[in-house]
Amino acid sequence: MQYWLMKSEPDEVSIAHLAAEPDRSFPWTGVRNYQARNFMRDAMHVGDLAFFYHSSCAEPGIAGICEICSAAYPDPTQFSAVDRYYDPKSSPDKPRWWLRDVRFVARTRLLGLPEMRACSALTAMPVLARGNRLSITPVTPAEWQFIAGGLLGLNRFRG
DNA sequence: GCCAACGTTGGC
DNA sequence: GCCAACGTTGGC
Repeated sequence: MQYWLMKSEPDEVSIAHLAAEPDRSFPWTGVRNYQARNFMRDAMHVGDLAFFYHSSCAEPGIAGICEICSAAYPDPTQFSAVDRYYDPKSSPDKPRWWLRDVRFVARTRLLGLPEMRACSALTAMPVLARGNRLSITPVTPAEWQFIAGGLLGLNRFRG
């Protein structure tokens, strides 16, 4: 069991989309960064929890929680020539890009970047590092508890 | 829309 | 295997 932070542009997939279909599995398509791929392919487990982070939007920050709900499998968008995430160097017998499905767990209040930056307990989080672009990053148990149980006040994550 | 930071590509 | 050029990310 590990914790994660996963960035999504809410114009494409937001926590509201997940909340609208709480029983649906959403494939986390479009990751084209090897480090983020390796996290999904090799390090995640079914049942892991992730902060759902809204990026490239008016108010970037944590907007909810989702759960990893599938094993790793090849991202189908890499094989489709008409898809924006098409990768001509990939092939079905040797896929480059792997993903997981996630499903809705909870919406939270928007925990914005400035508030996160103000917390000394969170200074090591990659999402707060200058110039960080990695869309999937690990979250330590202490960070998870501080945010989920503390800042967001979710009882089930109180320590 | 700007632009700094970063990852990837490809020529050599 | 170096590294300049390029494309992308993402906060502001």
